[in-house]
Amino acid sequence: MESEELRNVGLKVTTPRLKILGLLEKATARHMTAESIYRQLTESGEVIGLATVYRALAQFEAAGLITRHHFEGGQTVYELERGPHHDHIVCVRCGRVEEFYDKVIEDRQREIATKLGFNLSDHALTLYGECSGPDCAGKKKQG
Amino acid sequence: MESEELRNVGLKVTTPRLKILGLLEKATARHMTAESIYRQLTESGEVIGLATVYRALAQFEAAGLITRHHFEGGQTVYELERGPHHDHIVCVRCGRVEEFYDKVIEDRQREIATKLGFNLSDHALTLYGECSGPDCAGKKKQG
DNA sequence: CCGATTATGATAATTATTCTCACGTGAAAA
DNA sequence: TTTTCACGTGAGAATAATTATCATAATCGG
Repeated sequence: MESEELRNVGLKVTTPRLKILGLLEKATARHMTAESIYRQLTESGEVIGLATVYRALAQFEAAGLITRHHFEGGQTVYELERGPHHDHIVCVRCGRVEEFYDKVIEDRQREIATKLGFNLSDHALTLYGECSGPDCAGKKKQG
Repeated sequence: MESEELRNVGLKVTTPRLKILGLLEKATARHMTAESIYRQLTESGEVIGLATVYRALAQFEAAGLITRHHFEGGQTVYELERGPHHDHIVCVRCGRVEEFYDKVIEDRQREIATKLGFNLSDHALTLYGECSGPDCAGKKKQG
């Protein structure tokens, strides 16, 4: 359960935290902004402060429960850290986000870092392009 | 000359634009923020508005003269688009930025995009780690 | 050199995020 | 259970980065 997750990382189990984690858990929204989380909760009747959302997200990230991404031309988005690591490809036209994992690239990154004298701790790889999804062609960035 | 560059991309040749381009041209500052450009120009006696710096940078980027990067935990930085494409590795301790190019990764990205049905137009790859530079060990993020 | 167009500097406005603070709540201990 | 109190919370102020506004000024084709 979500309460477990919170306890495991040393965070008190509170209503706002559970609500936010619960929202991120719904597969319907793999990548959400602080704003959209706040909006969805508020619209479904919850009373929560935007600051609380930001606070919780920062804590979740520090605890490794979620990951933060900053895609071009958009706000910062958060996603649950579930399953294996992956990178993203974003459609510059409709905003759709797909995930992928490529071992060749991952290995290569480590080699490069080593060669340059860095101890690799993280990386951010995002591809941008136009997708061929059925809803894409005319669609705008999202609202 | 810099005036040429501006004319070539259809921008009027103005003093602020020349100054900014000139600053970026100096190899001493491969990656600069809008703020640092503004500060350096102001400190060397120029009279320029911060808004003008942002405007010029946006235009230069649109024209392909410069590239914009948004590294974790820092402001947006700009660099001259000179020479071949490259990606970055950033030291999370001292903020030093190194550049690298890896054909294997580049090729792989294109293949991945194609496989996922995207027409790749751009990508952002940044590695993060701790460097072993002589000035690093104790140094802080930069001031 | 002139005038229409575009750029500029100063500053107000916006946007995203963080801080402040009085009050509320979770959970360890009694 | 109740108590206790460190920690969490909501509301709104504060900050930081960036963008818009607007009156003035500079560019450049004719």
